[in-house]
Amino acid sequence: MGTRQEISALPPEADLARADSLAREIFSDVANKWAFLIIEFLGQRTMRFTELRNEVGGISHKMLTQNLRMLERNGLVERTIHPTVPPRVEYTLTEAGEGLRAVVDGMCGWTQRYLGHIESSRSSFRDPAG
Amino acid sequence: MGTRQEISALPPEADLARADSLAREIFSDVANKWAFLIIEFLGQRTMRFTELRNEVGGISHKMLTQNLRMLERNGLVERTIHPTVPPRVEYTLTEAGEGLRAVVDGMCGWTQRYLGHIESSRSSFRDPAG
DNA sequence: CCGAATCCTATACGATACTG
DNA sequence: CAGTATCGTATAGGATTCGG
Repeated sequence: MGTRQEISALPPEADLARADSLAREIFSDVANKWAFLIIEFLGQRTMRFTELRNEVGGISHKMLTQNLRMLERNGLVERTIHPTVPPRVEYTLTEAGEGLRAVVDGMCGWTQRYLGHIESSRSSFRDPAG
Repeated sequence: MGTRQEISALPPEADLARADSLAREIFSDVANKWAFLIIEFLGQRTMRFTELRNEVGGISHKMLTQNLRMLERNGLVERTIHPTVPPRVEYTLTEAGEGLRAVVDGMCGWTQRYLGHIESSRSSFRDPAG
């Protein structure tokens, strides 16, 4: 009992409330800036490494590699190696990755909608510490 | 021209594609583990500092303070100080914060739905580096 | 072209101690 | 109780170099 496979009547967010350790681990992995940007851009189409790097912009070679490995490990991204010279490696979202993409899209929409609010909140904010 | 206030016919995610620097900055601030967890739990109800710390779990005093300041600066969280002894400080989501909460809820749902997929992908994953 | 390894710096983060 | 400051360590992250 208490396994992931149980069918639960609780709302999705209750899982975090129950301090589910795997769910939290996934949050830690996936809820970060680079992962979100990668998911967002890969959602547009399959891309090669360098192409993706250019699209995301501002990400180092190393960070892109690390994040792609992490996303691959979690089954959100699939890596296809074409054994040509020079090698051609393509990255695609899996079904799970597409599901996350919907979430990221939601965040993009949210950002758009509240951009003005956030901007004005920032300019009027005074840190209590001074 | 080119300001935030323009009405755009493009889909929300196109903003990131245009490398909008403010939108990216917001992504960097908000798309992180602690911010998401805080938003998620604060969405359930208004809470005091220590109460929230217990709910989130595993977050240090310092990190909670830092993230709450950041969320306040961006107008996602409102801080109310009751001038009593000892001080009572309550945190609540703003309307923008509630909007983001919907996104985080979406991610909780996604996590639930793909937990099994992720778990099995993890166990079969072999790092190409060995 | 893609990726691993190395080196180095900046920041994240935790622990602790102090203030109103 | 809530917050700040300071210190120490760990990890994130960039630049570069080498290899398949």
